[in-house]
This record gives sequence, C-alpha cells and structure tokens, in this order.
Amino acid sequence: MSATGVTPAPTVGRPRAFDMEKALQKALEVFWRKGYEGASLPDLCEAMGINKPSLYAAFGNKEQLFLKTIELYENRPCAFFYPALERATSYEVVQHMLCGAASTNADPDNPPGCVIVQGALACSESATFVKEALIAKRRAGEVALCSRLEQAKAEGDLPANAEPAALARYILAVLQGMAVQATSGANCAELKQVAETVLAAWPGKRPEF
Amino acid sequence: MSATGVTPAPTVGRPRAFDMEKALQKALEVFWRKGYEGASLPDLCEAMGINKPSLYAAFGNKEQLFLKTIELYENRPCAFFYPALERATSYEVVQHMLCGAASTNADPDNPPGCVIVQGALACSESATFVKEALIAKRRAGEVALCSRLEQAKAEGDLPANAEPAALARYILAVLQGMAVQATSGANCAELKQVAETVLAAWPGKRPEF
DNA sequence: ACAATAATGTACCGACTGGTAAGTATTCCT
DNA sequence: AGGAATACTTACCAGTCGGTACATTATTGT
Repeated sequence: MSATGVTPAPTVGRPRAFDMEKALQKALEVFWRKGYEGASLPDLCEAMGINKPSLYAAFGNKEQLFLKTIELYENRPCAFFYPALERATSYEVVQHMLCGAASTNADPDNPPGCVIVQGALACSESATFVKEALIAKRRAGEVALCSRLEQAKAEGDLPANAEPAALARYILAVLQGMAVQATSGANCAELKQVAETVLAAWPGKRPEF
Repeated sequence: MSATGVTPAPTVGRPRAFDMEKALQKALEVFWRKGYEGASLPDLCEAMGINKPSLYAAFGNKEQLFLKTIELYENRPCAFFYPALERATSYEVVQHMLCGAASTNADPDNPPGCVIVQGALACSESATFVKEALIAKRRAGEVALCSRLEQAKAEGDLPANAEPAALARYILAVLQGMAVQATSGANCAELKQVAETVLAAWPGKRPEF
C-alpha cells in the first residue's frame, strides 16, 4: 500500500508527473468552494494542474474524485470531529467540536464552510449518489456523537433526564448551521460566539479548573 | 397592480394560458428540491406546464425567475419568520421561529429544508449573484432578530449581560442547521426536539402559564 | 537495444445548458 | 371585419457539460 493510499503505484511505465495527494488537495478546494455540481472538469483540471485524461486515469471519474476528496477532507481539515469524541467529558467533547468547526469553517486559508454540508445539499438527479453519500457522512457523525453522549449519561456526566439523541441532533444542527454562517461570511470570532452560547447552556458537567 | 403582483396583466393581446402564481409555486418546488443550478430549464418548464419562450416572456430569465420564487417563498411557506418577531417576549419569538422552521423544513407536502439555505450555498461563478442574494436574505433575518432581541434586552426580558448579536447569530445558525437536518431526512418531530433543546436553555423570560 | 507498460497532450464525442428567432394562434379595440 | 398587441409552438443557436480515442512520450524489465 502506497503512502498516498490511493493507487498501488505501478513499477513499470511512464511515471506520474504530479503528486496525487496535492492534486486531491486542490480538487478538494474547488469542490469545497463550488460544490460537486458547480465544480466543472476544467475547473478541477486547472486547479490540479493536470489534463482530463490524467484525471480520469488517476481518479476514475468526477464522482469518485469527489468521494476521494471527501476522504481527504475528513482526515485533514475536518479532523477535529472524531478525535473530539475521546475527550473526558461531554462538555469537552462538544467544546472541541464547536471550536474546531469555528476554526475550520472560517479559516481564511480555506474556502468557507464545510464541504460535507455544502458539497451537494440541493442538486440535480445526476448527483443523487454524492448527495446521499454526504447525508450518510453527516448522519454517521450524529450517530457517533449520540453514542458518546449515551456513555456520558451512563457515567453521570449528563443528567438522568438528558436525551442523547436529541442533544446529538442539536449539536450537529448547530455545527451545520455554523457552516452555513461561514459561507455567508461569518468569521471565526463570530462562530466562536455561537459555540460559547451553546456551551454556556450545556447540561453536562464542566471540566475542573 | 394585479392580484399576482408579478406583471401588469395587459388588456389587449392573447391572454396568458397559465396562472403565473401557480407556475411560480411549481418553479419554487423545483428550485427548492434541486437548488438554483441543479434546476434545469426543462425541469422548470415541465413542472410549470409551459414552454421556454413563455417562461422567458413571463419571468425574464432563470435568475429573475428564481428571485421571484424566493419572494413567493418568503410570503408563503416561510411566512413564519418575520411575524414571529412581533411576539410579546423573546422566548415566544424564538419559539415561533424554531417551531415554524421545524414544521416548514420537514413538511411532507414540500421539499425538505429551506430554499434560502440550500438554493445556492456552493455554486459556480455564474450563480454568484443568486448566491449573494440568498446570503443577503439570511443576513437580513439575522439583523431583524438581533434588533428584536435588543429591544427585549432593553425591556428587561433578556438579562443585562445578554448579547443580542450573538444570540441572533446562534438562533439563525440553529435554524439553518435544522434546514440541513431536514434535507438529510430529519422529520418534524426530530426538528422539534432540536427546538425544545434550544428553548430549554433560552435566557429570556418564560411566558406566563 | 527492444518489448511492455503506463502517463501525457490533443482533439474529439454526444448530450445538455441557458437563451432566442420566427411563424402562428388568440384576444381586444376600433 | 380588420389592425394591433400579446402569447404559444417549433425549431434552432452557441457554449459547456462529463467523458474518451488516439497517438506520443517516458519509464522498467529483459
């Protein structure tokens, strides 16, 4: 398995003239800014510095390229979500999620918002597969947070009357709303204020000072 | 001014064979489900029951048609937002907004979500104008809520340390997040749970029972 | 040196995009 | 009855979409 993990990297034949990981990064940027359907192949090729046949040879087609960029997104810019689940208390879990989202969604070095939210929210039938893939990603995050909150409830971190499913849905809604706010131009400080507002009312135990 | 309010309705010439308001309603449905760019002219024409030249004669072009459907959207399905501002307390204001959003975003008789959120969140350059128009709509709602919350603070409804701008941004983020949740398949009951979670922690005075 | 293999650049494909020209049909006004 | 005005239908336009055939170039293995 190669370092990039994308293609077995053959030993014979003309070597690839571009770095697949860097090209993916560039493609991610385009999809992030324009969405799956709004990003045209010429857009992608120009950003990636390659021609269409190279793109197709390396990544399959537009759809597969998109799915690979999402993988990259989850491992890089959006790498705050799943690690946050491992924090000691539910308060810290949501704190890291909300603050990570504020930083990532409004990072001036990246497009605003979240590609998993805005990549294919409303689109034509031809993008249905991609749209559902993103829905599944969002739901997976919600399910993971929900079970983490169930654990918190069992530990007495959250009160006995807390509803982990409702709380998880609420937090995911706020995270997704923050992404929309970011695409509307909200900056990191403004998003952090949203995070603060949520945290101020969080029913779980506060970390010790 | 005609009842539909869209075109002066000439007194001479062949009369229009379709109802502009109903056609707009159908166009709204398409834009709502597929977004501005995802909705093609054949899609729109089929739903509206008219041909392209009729569409162009009546509504200008795709962009103007979209903007007119958004106007309709704000006056019909989304008519809960601005009226909610007139409620007596900040609690009731946000309650009506959140519950209205839950009902509208997950209404089985309409496409899921909110067209002002998902109509043009990430798109190609050619849709920049529409995208910015929707951003302006979202911001306008936030500004309106903010000044309503400032009023609430002045009235002692909200505590002295409350930050209306932050609270307004927070509520808008939740509303926009609920729209995303709806497009992911959340039903009305699930969205109402989100609304409940927000209301349970609202810093303003509760209405008298 | 010479196959075998694979990536590259060019040039192309049919389908679809938003938008329109032109001719025809239907109405009102005189 | 006959203009004038407007809407409808058909057919078309250039440009762009995602995707590919083909010939060329660069590398490895023998």
